[in-house]
Amino acid sequence: MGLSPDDVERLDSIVKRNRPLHRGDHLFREGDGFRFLYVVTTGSVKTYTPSEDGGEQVLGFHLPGEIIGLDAIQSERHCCSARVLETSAICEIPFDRLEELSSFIPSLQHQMYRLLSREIGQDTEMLMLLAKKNAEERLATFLLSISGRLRKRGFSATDFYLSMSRHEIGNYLGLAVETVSRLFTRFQDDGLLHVERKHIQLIDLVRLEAMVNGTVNGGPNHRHWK
Amino acid sequence: MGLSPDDVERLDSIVKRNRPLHRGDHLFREGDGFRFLYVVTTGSVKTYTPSEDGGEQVLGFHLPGEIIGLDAIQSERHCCSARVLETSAICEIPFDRLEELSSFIPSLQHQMYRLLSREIGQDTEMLMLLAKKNAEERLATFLLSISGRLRKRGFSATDFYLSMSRHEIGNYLGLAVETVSRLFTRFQDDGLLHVERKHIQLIDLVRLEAMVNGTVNGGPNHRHWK
DNA sequence: CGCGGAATTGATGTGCATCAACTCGGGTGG
DNA sequence: CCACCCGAGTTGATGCACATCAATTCCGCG
Repeated sequence: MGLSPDDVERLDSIVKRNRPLHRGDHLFREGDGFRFLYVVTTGSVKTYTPSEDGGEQVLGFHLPGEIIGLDAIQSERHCCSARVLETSAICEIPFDRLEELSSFIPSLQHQMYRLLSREIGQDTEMLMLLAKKNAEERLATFLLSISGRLRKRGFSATDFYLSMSRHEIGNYLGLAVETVSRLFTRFQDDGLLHVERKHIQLIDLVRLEAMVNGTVNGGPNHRHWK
Repeated sequence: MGLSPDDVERLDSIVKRNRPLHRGDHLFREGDGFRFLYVVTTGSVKTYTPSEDGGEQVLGFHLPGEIIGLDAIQSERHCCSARVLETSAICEIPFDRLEELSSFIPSLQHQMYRLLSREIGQDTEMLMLLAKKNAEERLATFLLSISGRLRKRGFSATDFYLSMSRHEIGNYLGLAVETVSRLFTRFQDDGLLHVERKHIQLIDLVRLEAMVNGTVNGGPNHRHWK
């Protein structure tokens, strides 16, 4: 990423590797003071904002190589909770050290700006999904997102296990559990994928891609503003 | 914001004030190269992602004091378009100069990180709105958001003009124009506000606040996960 | 004065939430 | 090792919030 070997070493020296965490463990909770950014090494994490009555809004799922906590910089306090979905290895990066280091290493500073900016872009994607896509487009988008992120990390893009529950998927996508369940069976019936519990095998990536763009049957769908 | 007078001057020296822009003018379009951040001085701007067939998704409305373009840092290219809604004054800040400056002024770098992080937090708010709120909660949230942002800038929080059309409001909130229109009349009938075309007067802020939290009639609404 | 886009209002349709019943699998304790 | 249980997932029936369609009305502007 444009850092000299020396710089990489300096950056590396402030990163702390922790022992593995297990399903249900919290990285942090809403309201906790902000000191570290976290990077998923292996496993997966979900971030969410809990509400008093036990309900929650799932904000995202984080796979290996992805970073968690950027939203807490401004208030010095975490505004969501993070819980690991399966046995996972997570690195801690003390933000004050990172900030200091980025003053001395312009290319690191640049990377930080890009990282934060990318996060904004991703949120925008999600916003479009929730504002304009129907249930089937949402699930297709979700599956292809997971697929692409796994592929980038060298995992199979077409054969993987979902570490989160149907309930969590539905919550994340703004859908009811039952709708998610029905869509999985429908997608399977249509030959788009094979699903057995948490094990997913994507079969027809092309048609899934077409779905994401809301162009099933080769035309824009009924919503005039698309 | 924690900068010395000297630093403020240095920052000020790279900011360029432009002549006023008029309704319909573009600050930039999707795909344009990224060189500047923009700050609204007076007036208002909307950002949106256009789609081939003339449709669009409105991403946000930007009032005086607010910054535009942070999402373009990562790709060096704007991934949305920005168009002014009314005669507006906009400042340009060359990002490369700002980045350079922030290397020398740690507190400026810190502000930049906070600014980017805040943008992420705001997107998260919007995400919650679209995933979990019903039409009436969405419009109430929108109106209170505008209200609060105007108040922070010294304008009236209860009496203002909306520079955007009902169509744009609906698009932004993920609702049909007709729904927005119906809600305005309903809110007025319920004594929450007075509306006459683009002129809005908020009357019962307390009840509007209650609506935002989904606690109309003093209880959580029907959705079990709230 | 008359045109056209924006806004309102009403009637109708539908996608998905909700409610309810059932199945499945995995973990626990006897 | 099996019986039981309980949460997760599936499937079906029903309802409703909001989109869509359609018809006016209401300005702003030439």
